Amino acid sequence: MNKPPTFVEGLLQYVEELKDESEMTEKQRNILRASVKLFAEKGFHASSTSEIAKEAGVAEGTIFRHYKSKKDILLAVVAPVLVKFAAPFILKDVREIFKEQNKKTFSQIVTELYRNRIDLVLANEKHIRILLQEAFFHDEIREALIATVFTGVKEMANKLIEAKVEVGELRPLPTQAVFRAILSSMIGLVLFRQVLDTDEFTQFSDDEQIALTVDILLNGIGNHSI
Amino acid sequence: MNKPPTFVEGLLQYVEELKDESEMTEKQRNILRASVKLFAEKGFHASSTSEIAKEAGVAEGTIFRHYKSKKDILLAVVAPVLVKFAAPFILKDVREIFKEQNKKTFSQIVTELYRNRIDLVLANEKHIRILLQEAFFHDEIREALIATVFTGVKEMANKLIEAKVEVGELRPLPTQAVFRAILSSMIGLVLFRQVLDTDEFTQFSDDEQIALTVDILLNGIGNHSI
DNA sequence: ATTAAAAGTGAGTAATCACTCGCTAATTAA
DNA sequence: TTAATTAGCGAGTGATTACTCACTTTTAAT
Repeated sequence: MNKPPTFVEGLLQYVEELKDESEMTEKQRNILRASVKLFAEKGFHASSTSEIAKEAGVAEGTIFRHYKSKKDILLAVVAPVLVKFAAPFILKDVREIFKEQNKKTFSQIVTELYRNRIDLVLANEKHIRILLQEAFFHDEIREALIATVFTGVKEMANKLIEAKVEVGELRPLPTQAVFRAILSSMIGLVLFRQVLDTDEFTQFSDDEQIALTVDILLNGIGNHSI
Repeated sequence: MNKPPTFVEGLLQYVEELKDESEMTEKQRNILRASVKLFAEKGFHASSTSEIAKEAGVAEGTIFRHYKSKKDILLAVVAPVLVKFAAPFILKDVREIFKEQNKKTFSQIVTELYRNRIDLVLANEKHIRILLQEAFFHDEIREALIATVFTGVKEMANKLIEAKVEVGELRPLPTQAVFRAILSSMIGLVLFRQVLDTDEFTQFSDDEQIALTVDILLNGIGNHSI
């Protein structure tokens, strides 16, 4: 059976053809900007093309000059974020963090990783909102998200974990459980920061929160001084 | 200024009037069942009332006999889950777990809590999907979700944490950071279980995963035996 | 300056949307 | 049994949907 190209494969090809923002017309940029705003606020299906046109200050026909369907706009919005997470030239940040792993302690590496990922989320807040929303419904996007963000990082992380276990810096726990702990802390960090900005949380700076999180990740919340 | 009742207040009143499933007609139950299915699969806005009618084997007019608008169906679907999380008679489970806290170790309490919450998610998977999806868009639902799930549990958790710190079972960390760590681990646990069921993950049973998670939460992943 | 291609327009399209209404069928109260 | 209420129906409502197309304007190449 000759499977059609997966969404991920299609995505990579699609991104190749993706226009750089600089070679877009003013109006096309407006369309994208308006779409991001509306999709993030009300969701993809609740946003109509007429609304997008109005928000962008453009005739409705112009939208379809650049994007052959509404779903195409979604892809144009979502794809860059996906590659920002995954594409080598951005994942380079991560790779670099992991790279000199024998020169750095695990806590240093994780601290850098958290800082880096929080910045990435902050810089792409609305896009990531849209990405997560649509990942709920569209299997394609969810699979792409998992394949890029998740599987990509997992490989590297697992190597790091196993190396650090051998050196004796980490306890010999199942790698998968350690990976999950690292990711959970990161997700919690971002989640609390973004959606639950209560007084208790904002009393600490980002860097303090990260430091606390890494401390707990490594040492736990239990008291062992007895 | 005389503020209108908040969504949460409205919700509680609304739930009072909520029909018990047993006193619904066959057709009404079908409408709800069909709505849950479609909302979970494609999202609220992408599901039309005509689809719901067809899926439920009912005339479209019948839907509006029972629910005065489409959004009303969403509320009828979502509200019960919200109260399952929050309503005293269900939060009782949690309360009970926390209750005999001086007789139990922290790790026992958290283990029970995780087990209990995982079961709740498993038993209401689709509904929770819908709840989370719509929490993205509707401020009302998000606020209700935070107010019930989050704020309710936080009070109890904070007391427990502070008590256990005093006893010397937990390290004297900022309560907020400890709370976040507990919640992050729980979210990670459910998230990995539900959306990332890879081979590596499913090689352990639920209870083993919980045990690992609690171990890491308390003792960290760092090696202190040196 | 000429020409071809690309960008932009907005009225128009069929389909679908949430919802209504006048009706019949079934259930309940008296 | 009768009267009154509720449940169920489905054709019909205007509004809105994503999208098209014949047309004009702008840009770029020769």
